[in-house]
Amino acid sequence: MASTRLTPAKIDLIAERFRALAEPARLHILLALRTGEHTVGELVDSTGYGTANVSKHLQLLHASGFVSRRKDGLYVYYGLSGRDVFRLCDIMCGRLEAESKARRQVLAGG
Amino acid sequence: MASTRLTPAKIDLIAERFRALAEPARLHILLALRTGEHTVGELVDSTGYGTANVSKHLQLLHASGFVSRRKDGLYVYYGLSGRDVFRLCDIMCGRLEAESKARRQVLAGG
DNA sequence: GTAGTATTCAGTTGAACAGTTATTTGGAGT
DNA sequence: ACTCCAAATAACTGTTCAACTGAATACTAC
Repeated sequence: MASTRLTPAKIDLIAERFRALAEPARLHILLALRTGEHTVGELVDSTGYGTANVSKHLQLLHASGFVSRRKDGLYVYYGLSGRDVFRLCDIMCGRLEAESKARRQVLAGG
Repeated sequence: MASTRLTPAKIDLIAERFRALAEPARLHILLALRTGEHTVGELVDSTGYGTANVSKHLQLLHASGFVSRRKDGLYVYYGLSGRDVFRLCDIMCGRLEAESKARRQVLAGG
């Protein structure tokens, strides 16, 4: 039911959202935001990516609705907008574990 | 918890899985597989993509663990390996709806 | 105006997708 | 067995798109 008829247009939007999470750099940034709001500069320091790069990733994540944006004086504070991201990651992690377990079984059996 | 310490290596794997779902063509194929197992040819017919193209997408989905593969004589039958895909899509759909609702509120408020 | 932060712009690089053509694989007919 | 055909995959090509970099441009506080 939750999937209210997946029309082609909606599929495009979903693919677009998945693509937003399909980049290690962006996942790293999201991970860094788990501890709370951070400025671009802080994220640059904690991730090691360049400023322009981080800024652009944050824009994309913001456009996709994954992070919130709050401007305060000189700084711009980005934060997670909801915990869905980690629900998604958890599902993926579960899949990874299931895969590696299955692979181990194959190796043991063969 | 479920996210058993997200190391950089694990993040790369997760990003790779998200990327597998970040393509409308692959989502269409997964959607078509909701009705059960199908051959490459059937999926070509139902999606309208070229044979080689569909085959390649299926390989990627198989490598990412999203579809199962069973060879029977001339044909290769692909099927969904689990319902996780649609749990993921449902979460994304929920986000889309939340976004569009928020957007409508902004429009109404402004 | 100066210093510091974030964004934008232009350019380069590399990856991924689509399409075409070849190769492999399995089955049917003779 | 050999030939022929159809299905799926592999190999190759051109193109498109996104990530990253460094410089230039807003924007804000002092």
